[in-house]
Amino acid sequence: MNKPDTKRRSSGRITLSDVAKAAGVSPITASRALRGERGVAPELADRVRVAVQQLGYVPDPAARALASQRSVQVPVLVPLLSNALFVDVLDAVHRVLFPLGYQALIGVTHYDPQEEEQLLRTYLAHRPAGLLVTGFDRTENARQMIATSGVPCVHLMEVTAAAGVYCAGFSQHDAGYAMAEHLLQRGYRHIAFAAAQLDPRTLQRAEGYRRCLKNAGVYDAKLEILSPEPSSIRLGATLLEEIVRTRPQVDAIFFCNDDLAQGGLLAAQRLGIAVPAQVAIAGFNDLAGSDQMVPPLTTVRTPRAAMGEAGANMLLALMRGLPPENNCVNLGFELTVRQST
Amino acid sequence: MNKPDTKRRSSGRITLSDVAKAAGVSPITASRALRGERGVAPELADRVRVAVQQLGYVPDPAARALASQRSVQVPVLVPLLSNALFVDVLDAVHRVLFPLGYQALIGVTHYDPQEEEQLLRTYLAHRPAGLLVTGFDRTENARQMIATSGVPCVHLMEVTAAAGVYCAGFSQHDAGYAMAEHLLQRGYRHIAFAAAQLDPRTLQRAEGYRRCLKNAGVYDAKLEILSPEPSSIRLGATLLEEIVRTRPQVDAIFFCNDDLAQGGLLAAQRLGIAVPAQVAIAGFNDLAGSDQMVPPLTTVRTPRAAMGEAGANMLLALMRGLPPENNCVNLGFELTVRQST
DNA sequence: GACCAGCGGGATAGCGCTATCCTAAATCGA
DNA sequence: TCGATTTAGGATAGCGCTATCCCGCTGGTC
Repeated sequence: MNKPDTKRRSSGRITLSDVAKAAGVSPITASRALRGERGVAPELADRVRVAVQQLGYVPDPAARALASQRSVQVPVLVPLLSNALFVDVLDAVHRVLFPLGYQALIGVTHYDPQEEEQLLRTYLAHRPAGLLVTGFDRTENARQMIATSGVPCVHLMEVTAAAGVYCAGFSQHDAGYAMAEHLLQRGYRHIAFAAAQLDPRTLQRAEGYRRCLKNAGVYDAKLEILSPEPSSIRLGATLLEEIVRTRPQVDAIFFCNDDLAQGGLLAAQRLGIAVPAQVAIAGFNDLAGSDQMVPPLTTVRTPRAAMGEAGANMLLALMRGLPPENNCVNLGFELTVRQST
Repeated sequence: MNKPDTKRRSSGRITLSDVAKAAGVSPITASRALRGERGVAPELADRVRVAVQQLGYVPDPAARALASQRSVQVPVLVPLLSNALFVDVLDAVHRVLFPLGYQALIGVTHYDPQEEEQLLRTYLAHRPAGLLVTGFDRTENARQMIATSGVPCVHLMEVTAAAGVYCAGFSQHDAGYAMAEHLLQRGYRHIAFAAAQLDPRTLQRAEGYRRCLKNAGVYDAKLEILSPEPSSIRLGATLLEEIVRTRPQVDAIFFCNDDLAQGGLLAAQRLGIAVPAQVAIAGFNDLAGSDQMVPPLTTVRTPRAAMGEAGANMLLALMRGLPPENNCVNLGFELTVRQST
């Protein structure tokens, strides 16, 4: 009796039982009150709330996850963090989910479906509350794992007409088409497409560009410069140098991402090439700084924060068991014409 | 008997017991084998390994966390994601921790100590394995919570001489001093300091700048332009415009971050101000693109990835109960002189 | 006035894992 | 040779919470 109430592993933590005792109810009632389950008398719920306040009780997520078979974690699988694009999306997701008690987890796939599959395996073992993934391009295994896990999943960055798939994005193809169309309207006829990374979305934009130029009868396959390297300002400079050296007829370059375009713009300046007089330059995404370039960069403004928000909100609905009205939110894009074209 | 072995809540999941049964050992032995605890015969450990493979067993993190009072989560508290600086650090941390089974959690404090305290409260309830925080500037409450939680904690971005504190960073003060010194050596005498955000590290850099100019007898308080707004390329442009308009004597500007400096450089170009002939421009951090600017930007290369890695590795040692040899790793910085000064 | 649906709230029993204790065999020293 | 120590591995009992079952009470129905 010298150690009253000392169990084997008392962590000293304030538990739900403590709260229940203080409120004069059973632990289950306290649990129900805390989770806002219906069927608890308002008076009891109040007593519980007060007790929680007084004791400074914070629920144990691990115990919750174990008992309910569902955690508060939401893995967000993105290809890279070195592209501001995905950071913006991640930030928006986090901003929506965190205040509601959900935990966004970073998952970096490095554009590798195998790696994504491995990540998925790991994350699904955590019994996540939901899942956010980039695009639709993944292994059959991965697709299967998501489906059988029963974890609600929303796809970001792209849209699809497929049924039963949730997504928040925009048409990469149409955005590529729109930019090509703009360049045609400006009178350019030798329009190069310079791309890095060659991920599915870049290829969709390329396809939009291709189709538009073909429709106009000015498509030339030799003007596509595709580099598998990751996108960067430096690579943009390299690509521009290569284009002006090997394809002197080019009068406009459509870079598949703004960092490439910014690098191209700076390289042109170094080489004394007038933009847009000698070569027009267009980018994609409207990343930070594109509006400040000299000349300001024509680009496509993409709804990065909006995709993160819409995706997170859609996932929220799914996690709560309410099917959202739209399977697929198309957030569009905005051709942003500045002085570089 | 029509439902053999059906418990109340069978989740269908493969559990450690299944593995143990398949390996012909007790669950506890399987658990020990899995965690590589000593005291398990190699033969038994092998049988367990095979069973895990065959069954595709993945441990349940929630159950682990509940039983062992320790999760695999490592919250990383950073001020913002919109500054590439912190993304680089976060990326490096994730790269080190993830392969070892740890989960880096994003925590965004928005430079607000109150918000950080709230985040800390939430995250500590998750029984994290470790904790990474930015700098030393936090509420007394927050400090207390970290200390009493017993969770190993490493501070990133700065260094200190204080005992019992773990950190991986560099001297912000000295870096600011070094850049100011460089500008003096180049012969500039009216050196402005343009800063945004005014977080503790910016202020330390400002102090380095101040001390250096005072030592040289050329300090002028009117040449400090401090904006509380968040750092951005656009703000850099605005600051440069303001400086040339209101302080025509300025012959060099030290921007506290590269995005500001890049914006300043572009604004100078728009205004027809020759850099460095009329005004020299220096930045900080050597962010992406600074080497590609026209002219290339003089800056201070900071060890962002190295800080993330070193911090994560130090935390790893602490989490395993091995005190690292050094409390505090000073990773230094590198004055990177280019053509803008 | 007996009967049943509906509801608040409690008792019980785990969720899947590991900390702790404990036993039996193996090793050791004098 | 015998007790003392070490070691491998199992039994047991939770970690803190919630799913599930269950009971008693109300109010309406015929």
